[in-house]
Amino acid sequence: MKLAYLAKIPQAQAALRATGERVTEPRVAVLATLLSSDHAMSHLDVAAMVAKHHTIDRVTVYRVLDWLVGVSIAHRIAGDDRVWRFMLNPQASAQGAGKKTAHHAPSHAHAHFTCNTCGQTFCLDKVQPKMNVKLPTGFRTTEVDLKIRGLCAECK
Amino acid sequence: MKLAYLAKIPQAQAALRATGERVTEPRVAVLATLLSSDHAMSHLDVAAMVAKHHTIDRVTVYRVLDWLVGVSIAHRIAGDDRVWRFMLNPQASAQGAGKKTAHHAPSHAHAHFTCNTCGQTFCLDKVQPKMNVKLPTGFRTTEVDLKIRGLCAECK
DNA sequence: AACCTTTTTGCGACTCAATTGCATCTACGA
DNA sequence: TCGTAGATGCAATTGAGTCGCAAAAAGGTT
Ligand SMILES: [Mn+2]
Ligand SMILES: [Mn+2]
Ligand SMILES: [Zn+2]
Ligand SMILES: [Zn+2]
Repeated sequence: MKLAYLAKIPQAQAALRATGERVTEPRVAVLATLLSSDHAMSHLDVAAMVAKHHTIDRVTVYRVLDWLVGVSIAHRIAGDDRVWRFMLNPQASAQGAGKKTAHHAPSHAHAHFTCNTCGQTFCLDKVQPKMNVKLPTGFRTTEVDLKIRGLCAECK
Repeated sequence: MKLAYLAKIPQAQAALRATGERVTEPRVAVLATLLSSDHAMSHLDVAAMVAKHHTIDRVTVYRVLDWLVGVSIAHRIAGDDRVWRFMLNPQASAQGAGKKTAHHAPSHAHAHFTCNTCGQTFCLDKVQPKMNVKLPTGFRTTEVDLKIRGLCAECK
């Protein structure tokens, strides 16, 4: 919880400018929101936060979120409640974020933790799922997702 | 693909009787369907298969599927398309399947593989995600989910 | 600064998996 | 055979996410 939306706006603008793509109010607002959170946020979470300072359509929030994933600034995490949650990629603010990639960021190889009690989802950037899994013959891996459920530090 | 729905009906009935719960036509039909599949099936997959032999409401199929998860005969797998897929637990036919558990079957500790091309989801019962993951202080694990995406043997 | 072209946004309608409420039916123990 | 807890059918509803299109920027150019 590093609640500091307003303070994150300049950083958001800089990161967006670095992509070479258009810097718009909805993009700044959504990115600043993600920058202010230490855990993954659903579309609804983001929209609610953004609504405190702007009037932005929910469809636009959906599209901005998808766009942020496309330009490798954020990644999306599937929840057990059929809701996507979004979080910044590890070094999103520092690096210039490469061009659009098909899916996840290439550097996105960390685990996710969801607390059974508070429902919050975190990225465990330290936990590299170095799976030396033996797949059946003929199977080829392109991506690995590790999801851990349990109790977070707050809720234990 | 071991397509043999009718042949699985006695086995389904036996497994259901073993739970001590009520043995109904929808339950037999849905379980026989799952028994006849080597890969995870969506609600729609199951309903379509069942419809060839019975007239069962789609809501009932939803409820039976949930019930099968509850009594630890099957487990559900979240897809990237926001659709649940269901598959029998490893030894569902042999064991007497314990009482209702809160979530996944306790013995459910295997990985899932989804093919990017054909979309089929398989359970990799051989792949035990023996994660020696280091969680942040205070975090406690209750469940680990490993999802692998790639190309299956058929599609490669 | 006015202009042009390309994106992006707002809004309404829509999709579709899954859920809910409720009346009716049924599996199965007594 | 009966009684009843539990299961089913049906219609309505929820809710995340998507689509089409016209109006509104963003940002480069003159
Ligand atoms: Mn992550
Ligand atoms: Mn499985
Ligand atoms: Zn928690
Ligand atoms: Zn395949």
